[in-house]
Amino acid sequence: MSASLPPPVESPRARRIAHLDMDAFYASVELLRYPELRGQPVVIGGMSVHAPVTQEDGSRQYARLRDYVGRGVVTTSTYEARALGVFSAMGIMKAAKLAPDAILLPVDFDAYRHYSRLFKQAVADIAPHIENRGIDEIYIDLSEHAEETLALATRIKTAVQQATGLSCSIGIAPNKLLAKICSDLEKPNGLTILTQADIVTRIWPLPARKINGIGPRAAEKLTALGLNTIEELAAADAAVLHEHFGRSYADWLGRVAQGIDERPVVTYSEPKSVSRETTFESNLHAKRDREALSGIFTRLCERVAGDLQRKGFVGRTVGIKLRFTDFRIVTRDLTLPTYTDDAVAIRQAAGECLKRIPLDQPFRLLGVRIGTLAKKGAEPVGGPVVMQGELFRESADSK
DNA sequence: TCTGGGGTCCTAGGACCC
DNA sequence: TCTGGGGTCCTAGGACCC
Repeated sequence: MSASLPPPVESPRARRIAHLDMDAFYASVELLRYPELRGQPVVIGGMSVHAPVTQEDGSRQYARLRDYVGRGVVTTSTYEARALGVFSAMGIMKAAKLAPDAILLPVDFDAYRHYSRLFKQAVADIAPHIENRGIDEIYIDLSEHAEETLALATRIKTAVQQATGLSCSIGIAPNKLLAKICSDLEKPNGLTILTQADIVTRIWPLPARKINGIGPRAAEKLTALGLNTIEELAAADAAVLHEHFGRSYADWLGRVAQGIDERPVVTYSEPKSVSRETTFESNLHAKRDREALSGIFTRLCERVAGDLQRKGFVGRTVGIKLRFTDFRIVTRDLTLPTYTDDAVAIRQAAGECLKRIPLDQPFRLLGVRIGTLAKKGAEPVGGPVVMQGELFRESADSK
């Protein structure tokens, strides 16, 4: 039995949403800097990778994947490296087995942020209704533009190319869900326009995992239920989905399988939390490595405080995160009576959190986070304030 | 194959309040 | 007394995304 599509959702006015995704962004930025690497398998990532060394004759000496020792993952890779099976998030040691001769470059976030600003500005000059989705992708609401879709999208792609020297892929559809899926359909340098009528032919044959929000866990459960494609998900028994995924997520699965998504393009949102974390070169133990850990811990708190100050925010909920050698993650947090952006106060609170974790095993990662943020100088007042063991409310709303 | 770092959102239980 | 119904806040964990 095959799924059937409900009548097109009547909306006040059909929307026209674009998803723009830069092609192999970090790797492509590196190729601007090292053009002689074009056409070669190149991998960006690693924890302790050295930048290329320029020889006296002007040639450059690059690190190779096979020479890498230690922890670290592939952050991204060129399409030539992907052809060898090397993808984002893969351990470098594994990548080195697949492509030992591939060139390895360190990540340079400052450079990527620079090009990120350039491409976003180039788009904004044409279509300003933009939602940021990280450093290398955006949604654009084109609904208010009169220009015909293909011409407008082509103009945006050209502007990005001229501003950065980089290519991107654009998907345009009636909503964010479909635009995101379709920007990936013709990558790299793709331009895909999709209407409601194309859902059955172009979206339904795809694996359910292609839906933004269906991750490895949900995909695995779906596979176990015999649901592999989006079409199979659309045809699935609602009660079965209910049973395995809970009401809220099951309902969402049902809607996205039909291509339904009413989320707006959100042009601004306040940060909710700020965090810094680090994976150690080798595992550390609370007792044996007390000195080293204390220094790392304090520096993480200082960086969190610095980030807050730079952004002009203060926060109330300080948290820490540990990753043990078996990859088990433990978190603890503590909500303070007042907002802060002070490294010493954060370090103090984080220290209290750390005391609540049994530290009898070595661990590989330590992180510090602060949440419940507010703009500095505009902190909400009237929250509960703990004073001498008693609870007072500053806004006296006694009845 | 020993697997980064920075985020968001959701769930769920318990405390506490009215 | 053995039984309420909200509502919010705090904490811990987990899925997911780029």
